[in-house]
Amino acid sequence: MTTAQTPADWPATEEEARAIQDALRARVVLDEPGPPPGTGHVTGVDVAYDDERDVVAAAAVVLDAASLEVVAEITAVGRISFPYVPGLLAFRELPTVMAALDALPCEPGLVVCDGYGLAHPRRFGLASHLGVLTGLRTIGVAKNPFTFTHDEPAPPRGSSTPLRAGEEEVGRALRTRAGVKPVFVSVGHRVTLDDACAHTLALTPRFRLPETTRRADALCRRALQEATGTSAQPV
DNA sequence: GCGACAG
DNA sequence: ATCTTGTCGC
Repeated sequence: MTTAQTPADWPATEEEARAIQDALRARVVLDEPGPPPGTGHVTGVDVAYDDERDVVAAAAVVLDAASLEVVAEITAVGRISFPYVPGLLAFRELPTVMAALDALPCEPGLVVCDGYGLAHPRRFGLASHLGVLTGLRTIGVAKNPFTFTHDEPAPPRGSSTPLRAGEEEVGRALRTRAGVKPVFVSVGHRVTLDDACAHTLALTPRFRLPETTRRADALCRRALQEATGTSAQPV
């Protein structure tokens, strides 16, 4: 476990946060071809909160993309750096997530985030933001469509429909299990939408959510319990 | 102006 | 995200 450090220039207001998004958005790299799904490492990141104690715990779990076996995992705890505001999730989650990624003993490969990338009101969601700040390849896989619209994908696993903001396609509603509610995939940094969907399917052989986010979710909850339930407290 | 709204 | 028991099903 490591301790998260909130950047000194972290925004204190929503206005500052939006200005930062507008400034960083231009650095996103779209449509970069990458290694095929099932190759190298795939890393899941997630965060759990205890608003009462002002504690946040993040986890990063590296999987072998072919076997989906855990290669490495790490956690980081810190203090909550921003309130939850729809559209500004990155400012709440990234400091601790980046502390965890920094402490990883190996290359994370593709990073799978719990939330959105391009499918964001300002086209700069959590996954895009993490990608620009780290240079890593990232995608976002969310459980809800946020404010976007989409048609229901056909029942079979692998079916998808565009996630739309007006006429613009910002992501895809992708069915990872036959007849089950789809997940909402969008591009973060240095990945194409087709690859983002292919990677998501490769990570969901059995459950609706990617193995990466399932592993990271379980781990950060455990870390929060240990940081909160016992005597341990972040500085 | 009011509600909705990733996690 | 989080508050929360048992229960149905693979």
